[in-house]
Amino acid sequence: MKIRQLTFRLLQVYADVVRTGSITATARRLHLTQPTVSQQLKRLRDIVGEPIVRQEEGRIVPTEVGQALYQLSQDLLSRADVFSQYLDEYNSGGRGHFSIGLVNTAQYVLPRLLGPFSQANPQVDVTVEIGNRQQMLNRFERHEDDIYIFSHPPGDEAVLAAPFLNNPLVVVGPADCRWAGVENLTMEALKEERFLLREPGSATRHTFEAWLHGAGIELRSTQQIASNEAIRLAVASGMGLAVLSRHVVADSPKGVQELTLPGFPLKSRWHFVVRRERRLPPAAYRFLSFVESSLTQAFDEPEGGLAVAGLLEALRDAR
Amino acid sequence: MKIRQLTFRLLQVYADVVRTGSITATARRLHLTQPTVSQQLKRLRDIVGEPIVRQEEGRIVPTEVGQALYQLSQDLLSRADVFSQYLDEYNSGGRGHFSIGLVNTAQYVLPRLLGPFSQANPQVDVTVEIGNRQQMLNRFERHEDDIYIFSHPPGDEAVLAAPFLNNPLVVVGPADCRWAGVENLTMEALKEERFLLREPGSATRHTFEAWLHGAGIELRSTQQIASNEAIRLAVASGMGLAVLSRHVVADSPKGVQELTLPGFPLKSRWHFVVRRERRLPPAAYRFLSFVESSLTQAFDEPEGGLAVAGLLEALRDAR
DNA sequence: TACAGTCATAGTTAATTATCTATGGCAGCG
DNA sequence: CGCTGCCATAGATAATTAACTATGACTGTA
Repeated sequence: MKIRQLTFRLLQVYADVVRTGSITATARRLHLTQPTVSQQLKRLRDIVGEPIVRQEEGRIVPTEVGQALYQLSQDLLSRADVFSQYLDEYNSGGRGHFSIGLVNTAQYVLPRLLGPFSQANPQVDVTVEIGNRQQMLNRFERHEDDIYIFSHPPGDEAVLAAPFLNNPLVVVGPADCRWAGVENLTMEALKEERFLLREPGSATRHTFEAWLHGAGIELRSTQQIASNEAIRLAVASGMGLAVLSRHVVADSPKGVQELTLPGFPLKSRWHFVVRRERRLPPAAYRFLSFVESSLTQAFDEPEGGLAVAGLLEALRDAR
Repeated sequence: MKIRQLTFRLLQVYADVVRTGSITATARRLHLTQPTVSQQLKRLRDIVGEPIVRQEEGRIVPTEVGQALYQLSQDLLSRADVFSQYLDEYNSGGRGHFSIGLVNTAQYVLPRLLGPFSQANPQVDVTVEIGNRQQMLNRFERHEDDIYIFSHPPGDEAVLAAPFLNNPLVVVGPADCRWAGVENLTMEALKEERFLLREPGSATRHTFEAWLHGAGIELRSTQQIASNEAIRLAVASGMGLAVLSRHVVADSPKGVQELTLPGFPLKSRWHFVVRRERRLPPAAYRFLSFVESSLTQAFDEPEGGLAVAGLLEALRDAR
């Protein structure tokens, strides 16, 4: 069999001829002329190297080889069709894969977006990469993920960023904190306390330090701890105070409490970040659409939804 | 996906590119130039409507869609390959189907040929049609079978016939026949007996009657019975005498015996009969070859094998 | 017998495909 | 920096394919 010349078109035509038992009928159905179909059959026969149909009582019936070829055709065509459907699903974003890179703190908010999305799109498989800010910046540089969530988007030219959620940073102390409920509490008053901080480069730390700098305050004692969760536990056990995303505290408030003081919560926001030139996998696009339309309900932040809508539009244009 | 333009060639090339991870390598392996392969990929991408590969660290790697396409390619190509193997087997005659039409009496000899053949070729499936001479002639006229076995081949121009086995016709009587052992027994002496005959048109009957005619003998009493087996039983029960193929008697001699008399056994032969212009299914051809080479052993009739060899040659030329 | 329907073949044309050569961009390496 | 290797693009060409129209052969049926 000269398989190189075999076309799906030929198989389509052939399958229809076998089904209808008539060349003329097939020609009509496929909007071709009768000789065209005849010739296609002939070509297919040449490819197979064997007669595939014969005329019997006015009908076209497949030979033994033709029978096998018909089954093959059905099989191949239906498999190609499955692929075609897969393609459609893929393009609609209803199926496929994308990866999203998160800065540590954001893992407290992503599940609330990703959970419902995955529920609604079970065929989409999402890789979530988590790391500290520096690690995420590296991944971003290497184009390793489709979407990133940053608190402070990298200043890259090629970046599209849309804030979608407030990320208020609050001061937390242990449950039995002596500062709790103190009137007119200020950071100035707390500067002798030991503060537990994430590593340098962490957005939370950076924001806090920038604020301290602006306020002209210098902390006396700090300790570096690598994860938000570890910090929370350390605070709970009385090792010191910390500035954390309120989402972290809200998520597992056990043993810690938020301290109220002027200037806090520090304002910061989560951003979706994508590369402008990158053609997003449809599934990733669908995720952003999904988030955009569910933001209001999920977080009560209408303006976030709007920014994401803008991002979507910019991406749509880039295609 | 523009499936109409999809070619197996494209899939072959694509699969190889994915395997090697290099366009140049594929070009070398398939004896093409690098731009040719590049262009094939491009065309495939256009057909799919989606990027299927990207360059990553100097290697060509499939995109997500490309992965799926690669699997599809493997799948389709291997299925086509299975079909191709089937074709080869079919052409060798080792697989497939053919039908053979027999005159009743021949069913006593066919199993000895067909049995070993089927054993040796389990993938070949054979339809055996059995009928009296007239029915077989009708089937022959309508081209309903691939091979026929006749005692007297139809006189058709388009016929190829090869005798392959003697079919001696003998006179049989019951086990306690009073003529058994009689010296110088002749048909003349038997003409008052009742003879049990097959229907007119039966080759056995026809041969016998022609011989009677030549000998100027007229039987006094005949009775028509539709099957050889029924005749044998009737003879055994003393209803009369009969002329039967010795094969019939040899096969189940219970209750009957052959009578020896001059001129007998009448000489007749089984012939394979095929239509000259008909392209024989390879399996049928293989069957004839098989028979040809096993005839000597099976029946001790070398000259039959030779005639079949001639038939095979004529068929081989007709292809 | 004439007619209608079906298929095959021949001949034609436009489009598409399969290839090639030539060339240019880009990345990695000595 | 200048190679070398790899890929993409452009341009050219021969071959193949997909179609069509016209026509003839065959087969039932009115």
